[in-house]
Amino acid sequence: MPGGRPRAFDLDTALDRALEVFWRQGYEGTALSDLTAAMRINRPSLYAAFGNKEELFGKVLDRYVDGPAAFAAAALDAPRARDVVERLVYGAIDLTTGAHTPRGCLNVRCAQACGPQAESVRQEVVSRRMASQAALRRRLERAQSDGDLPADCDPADLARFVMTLTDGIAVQAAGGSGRDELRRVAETALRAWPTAK
Amino acid sequence: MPGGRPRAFDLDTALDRALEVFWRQGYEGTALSDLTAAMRINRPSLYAAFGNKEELFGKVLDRYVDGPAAFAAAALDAPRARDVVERLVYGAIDLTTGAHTPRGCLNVRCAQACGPQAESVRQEVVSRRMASQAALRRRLERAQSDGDLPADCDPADLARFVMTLTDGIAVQAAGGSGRDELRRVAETALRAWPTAK
DNA sequence: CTAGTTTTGTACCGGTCGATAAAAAACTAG
DNA sequence: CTAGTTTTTTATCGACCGGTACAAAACTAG
Repeated sequence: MPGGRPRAFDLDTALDRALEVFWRQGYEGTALSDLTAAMRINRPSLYAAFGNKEELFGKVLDRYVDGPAAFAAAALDAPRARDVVERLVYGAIDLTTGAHTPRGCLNVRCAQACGPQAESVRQEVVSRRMASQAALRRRLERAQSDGDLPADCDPADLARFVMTLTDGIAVQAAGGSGRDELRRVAETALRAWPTAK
Repeated sequence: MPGGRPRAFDLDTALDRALEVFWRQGYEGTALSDLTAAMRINRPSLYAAFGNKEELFGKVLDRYVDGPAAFAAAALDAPRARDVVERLVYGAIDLTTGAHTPRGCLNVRCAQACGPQAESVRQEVVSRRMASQAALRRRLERAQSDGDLPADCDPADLARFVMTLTDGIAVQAAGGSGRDELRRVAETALRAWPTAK
């Protein structure tokens, strides 16, 4: 029945461009004019397609975890706990030091920046981060019950240790540290990973 | 010769209040109205005493390193490299999880958030962070030549490892991790610290 | 063709941003 | 007292913020 004027841009392409801007500039640091310029659409088109700035950001977060950050969920499928952690850490390094993407991590960046206006956005990012950490903890619990991890380890502590490491990697990458430098950091840090005796 | 109307507020008290706001909200997330409200002065007084928002932020950074973050410079005076690193890491935990201060680290927060407007501010924070890391590297080089650190270690890599850890701690603290949890993380991570064989 | 629907482009809204002009107020020197 | 200096107060500036009203444009259905 209805036709209407066809949309002149691709939704996912526009989302990817918005992701790039939020990734580089954070939520508060990104103005609507930055978004419309990068997405090459005008303001009413953005609002019609994505709601408002905060809703657009939520869709960008989804696209981030399904795209550039998809390695994190996939890492949990590795056979051994040590492999899971290595995939997470080295994946974080690759993500945050990519040649064609902004330095650092969208989630880490937006979990930090926060005036009173953006507090709800920050909370959303923080709870997503906590969910990721909990997923890693459950994976490590499973590893422990499989005998893949020593019994005298606390999976919650180890999960937090790994996330602390990847968070630090994201900060360092945003500050200019390069891929090789961070790989040496990871190699050092992973010496702390418990081994079966 | 000159007298003039006496200033009705204390400069350092006002700076401390500005620090508290920038610490919690970041540079971009803090509006002039937030600052004047917290500092309990009006806008022209702020400009007369501190220049503008960016100059005020620079003075706040100085006050941060001389106050809450002073442990970092002091840690370098510890006798052994291991003590230096422990003081840095546990000091970072105490700093970022203080009961009467915002969660997280002012420097880490402001090195992340950055629209185009605040890029110069971010660069300032980033270079200060790099200077801290270089100071730690030099301290570790000294330790190595003193035989306090194995010869097959790279002080630059170890300094970056420690900063990555403290950066991650700051992010975790901002995300809600508590002091005891982060101390267990630190204990785990420091198992990676090289020991003389 | 016309009627109905959706997107586009333009122009604009009130609110807030960082920053300042101007005058009143509070001090010192003489 | 008066003259000179500095800070305070009030009121405001232009620019930009996120968000929208409105009409022209581009499509489908009949």
